[in-house]
Amino acid sequence: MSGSKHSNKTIEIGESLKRKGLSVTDSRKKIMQLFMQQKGALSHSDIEKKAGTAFDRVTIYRTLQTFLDKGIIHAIPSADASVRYALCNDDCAPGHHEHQHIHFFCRQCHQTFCLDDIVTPSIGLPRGYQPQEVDVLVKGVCKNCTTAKKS
Amino acid sequence: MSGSKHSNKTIEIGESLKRKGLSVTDSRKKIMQLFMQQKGALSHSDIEKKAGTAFDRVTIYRTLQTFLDKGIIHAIPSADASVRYALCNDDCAPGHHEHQHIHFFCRQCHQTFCLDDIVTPSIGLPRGYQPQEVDVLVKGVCKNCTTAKKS
DNA sequence: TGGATTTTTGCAACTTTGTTGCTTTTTTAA
DNA sequence: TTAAAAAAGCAACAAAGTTGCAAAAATCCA
Repeated sequence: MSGSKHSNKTIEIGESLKRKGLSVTDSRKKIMQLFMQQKGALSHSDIEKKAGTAFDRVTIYRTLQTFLDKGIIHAIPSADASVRYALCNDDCAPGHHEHQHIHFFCRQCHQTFCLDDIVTPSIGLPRGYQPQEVDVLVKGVCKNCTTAKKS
Repeated sequence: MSGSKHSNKTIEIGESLKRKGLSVTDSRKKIMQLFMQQKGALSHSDIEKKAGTAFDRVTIYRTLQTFLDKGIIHAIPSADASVRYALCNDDCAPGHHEHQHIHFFCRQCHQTFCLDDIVTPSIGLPRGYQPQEVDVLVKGVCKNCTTAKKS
């Protein structure tokens, strides 16, 4: 075990924030870290719970908006009025997200995952409709929960 | 023009509510009518605006929930924290929706449409993931707005 | 048809979620 | 180190959604 376990990660995170043209602050580092150590997507209230009382609610809203604007995270549609966010692994530029992957919502653990390897299909539309972006949300049971059931 | 223009429709709506096992009330008739005369999907606040002060906000929430439960309407996912609803044209039973169509969100008029003829594609998932439902949301410019631009 | 029973509505109060303006604090860059 | 710029915190508010309960309406059946 190294004595500089966390400072290593912190430096990485700080660097990656700078590279995106953002100033490095405690809340941004913390929220970025939460996304990185999280397998699934996070909602605003997830972050609020995980971050404890460390930050003001408003700061979290503003940080999420900033991350969205800079192409660091993307919003995942849902039908239950709670928007979730996840890190962009693709090449997202400020103001323009470029995602081809699909999202999976697990009805058992209620987590949302980006399936980065599954490419969104092309959809044939009726005459007159001009597509710009395709979001696919699959609901079912995720890998973890399927495995857990068996054992 | 017939003198019984609306009573005709009202009877139809009442009948269809009864067929679903629901008692017929003013708010249910009105909200059902709004969905029927609407091309796109409706959010809670859309309904609130269209219905004016006729009904309590809570009644609208409860009516939407009832319609969802009975398979009369379905919820459409979105990434902007406002859930929209549309009539089910498919064979939806209480407690079980069966939709194969995709949804189209127009970035110009901000309406959401069900494209009933476009079937959701089958998605190949990684080993372990069990799909139960697929939602496809395409964003772009709809038929109406494309046409309107040209003229 | 009339009245008892069941269901739905309206109201009030409350929780959660999201927004805005302004002041103080922190970060950045010279 | 310090001035300028950016972000955080705070307060106050707006919007969205929920719950319990009493009044009103719809349904059912004699």
